Amino acid sequence: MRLLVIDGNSIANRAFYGIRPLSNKAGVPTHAVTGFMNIYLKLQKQFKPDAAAVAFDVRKPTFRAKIYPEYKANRKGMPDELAVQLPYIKQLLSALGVAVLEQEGFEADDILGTLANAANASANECILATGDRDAFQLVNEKVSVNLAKTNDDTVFTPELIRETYGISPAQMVDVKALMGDSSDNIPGVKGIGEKTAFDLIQKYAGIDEIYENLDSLEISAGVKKKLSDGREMCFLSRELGTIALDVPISTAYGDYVLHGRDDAKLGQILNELEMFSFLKKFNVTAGNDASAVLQEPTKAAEESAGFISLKEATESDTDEFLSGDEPKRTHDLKALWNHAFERGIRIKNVVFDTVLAAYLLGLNPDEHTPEWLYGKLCAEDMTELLKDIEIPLTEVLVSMERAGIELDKDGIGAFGKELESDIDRIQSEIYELADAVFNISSPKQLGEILFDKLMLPHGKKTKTGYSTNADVLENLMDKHDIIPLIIEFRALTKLNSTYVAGLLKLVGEDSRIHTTFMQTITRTGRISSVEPNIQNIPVRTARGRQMRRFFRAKSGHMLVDADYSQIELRVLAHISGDEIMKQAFSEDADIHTITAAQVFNQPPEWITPELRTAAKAVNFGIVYGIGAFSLAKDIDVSVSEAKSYIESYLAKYKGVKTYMNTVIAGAKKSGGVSTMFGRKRYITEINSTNKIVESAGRRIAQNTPIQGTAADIIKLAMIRVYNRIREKGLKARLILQVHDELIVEAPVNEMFEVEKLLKEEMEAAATLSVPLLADVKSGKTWFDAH
DNA sequence: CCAGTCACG
DNA sequence: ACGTACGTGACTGGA
Repeated sequence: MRLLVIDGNSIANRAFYGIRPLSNKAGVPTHAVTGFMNIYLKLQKQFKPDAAAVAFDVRKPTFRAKIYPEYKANRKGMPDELAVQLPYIKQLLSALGVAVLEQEGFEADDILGTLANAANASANECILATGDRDAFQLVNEKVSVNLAKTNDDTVFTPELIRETYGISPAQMVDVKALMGDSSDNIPGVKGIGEKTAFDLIQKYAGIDEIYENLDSLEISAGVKKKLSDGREMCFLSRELGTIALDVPISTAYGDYVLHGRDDAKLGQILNELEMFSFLKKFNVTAGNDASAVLQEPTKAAEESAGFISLKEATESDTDEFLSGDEPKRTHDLKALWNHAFERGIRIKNVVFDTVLAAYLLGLNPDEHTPEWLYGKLCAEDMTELLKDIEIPLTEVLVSMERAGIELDKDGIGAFGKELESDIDRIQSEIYELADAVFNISSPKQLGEILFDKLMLPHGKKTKTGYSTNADVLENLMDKHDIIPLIIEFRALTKLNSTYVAGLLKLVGEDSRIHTTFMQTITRTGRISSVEPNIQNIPVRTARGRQMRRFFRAKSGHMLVDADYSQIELRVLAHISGDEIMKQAFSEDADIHTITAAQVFNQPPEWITPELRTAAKAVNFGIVYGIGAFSLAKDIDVSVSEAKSYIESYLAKYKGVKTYMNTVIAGAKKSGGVSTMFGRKRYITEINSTNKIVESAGRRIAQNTPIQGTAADIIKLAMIRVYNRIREKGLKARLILQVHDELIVEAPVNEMFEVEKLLKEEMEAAATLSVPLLADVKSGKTWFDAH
């Protein structure tokens, strides 16, 4: 029999912090429940257990606190938002027929241990699911651990633990005894960290062996002293870290066989929590849920009264309705527009779309009723964003997709042939130099050749072996003649497989490429592009840039290309109100030169190209939420130099500094940030107690208003350009968008008019405290027009 | 299906 | 001591 035992607290905790906050109409938070159920279903699917149990901690002192009062003393209690969800999780599990186990004086871990132990010397098998690596000590031939993430199926067996950590499962607790565990306040041996702890256990097997032979061990005097001083704490820590195997619960697996499901109860809870997608998944009907009806009408519900009476537009509607003036709501506007284009009609007066609204709210469109979405959208003040930007944009995107862009199939084919012959040649040279035939495209095999066979100095390692990325290779440039060849091999095979072969696969009967623009993917409000991704066609290297010669205007037409100049920095100047930066843009000065002048304290005319390049990197870094380490790596200066650049940048651009502090403080307070046009991004990371996660949150908070406002502006520009082309009855068509760049295919005789129109509409799309500037150029191909 | 890598703004 | 800039998508190798 196979028993699945879940550490309920650990998984609930992961679910709580792992997904963005959700709540039902009544304001009950539901994301921990949602995440927990997702993980539970995934575990069911993965392991197909015969029996299951979920263990929870009891909030009372455990036996560990009795022997060491400081145990877990540094733990803050669980947040209320999580605590209120636990009863729902337990009820749902009961309704699903899963046993819920709690035992005073013990932790969930100990229940896992007890049930795992019961598998030994039986024909049974036990799968433990927890977020906590402590459970590794329980692993053996009968017991395995799954770290229970929705997207990670790794099963920790004794072999895998040995492979990963170089020690046996049973030795894990001795490592902990040495290094301690700050999250549980287990002291360990003062001064011994993870690395030393693993080294010692790998070498000497366990702490008993270490202390028995302490005097004769071949280790440094310092470590020896630390061990000797920490002896008592070490053995205490082992006791604290050892999971109990004797919790007084039933260890008969038969008692945990999944029993029948209580559909009525399941339906009632899921309905109350408004977890409608699970109702569907469990195939439970919502039934007549009295609690939902009896709920007090919320503000959102009142506001949406008018909304509910709106007529729904679907593909089966008549053309007269879709193109009529009546206000209507849709459930997937993009699909409806595709339908409309097929039928040659235009949809008029769409006032709401569930998919777009859910995107703006950061919600899954399948999980929420439209009424609620509408109320929430009002509450979050994003109805204008929906009505003025996202809804009108959908028509533009569908029109662009259907227009597509012509691809020169023969040209690209010939280019591919050249690449292939160069690749063949370089491949042979690499084999020659390596004195081996291997798959150069395999990072694993390449790593073995470079670092084991050729003995080149290796840098960082990845989980799976040596890192062989561009950075690493760049640093090895002078160490071996094979390196430049590998770099070139990578560049050429990338071009050939992703761009030549990849694009040829997608050319239509009409000799054109029709990308799909995704309107509801990115967290910042940008559009993305798939099949193919038209937004990452090479441009930065000379040879890659040749690809753009194959994207061409059809016969008798030209491509008119316009891109915003420095839109993100202009947005930053505007929203930060920084006087120096605003002045630079008002004078149409070169912003990187001005920045260099500021940072390096020299007049602009003295700025060398090198200094300008460094300043440009700092400008980028500021937009991304800079760190000295990364900047140093980027421009190849010392970390302390990079740090001084950033400091002097913020000292000169005082407004930017103030803005960055303000936006972070605001994000911490409200849990998110907004763009100029009210687009919001929720940032759960920002209040994390984990420093690394929190700093990631800070960077997101710094970057999103800038990237997102720029995205809003170009979306407005697209709508303006599209409408103006229509109104003028031009044959020209907007066909591509690459974040800050728009491309129109225009008949030759419309070229000048379109150039003028593009520039005007892009520059007038938003009014900032600095000018918006677009550079326009036309050509037969994308290469020539850009 | 994931990790590694690399293309773009 | 850690881990290292924001946002994307496609391809390859290897489990």
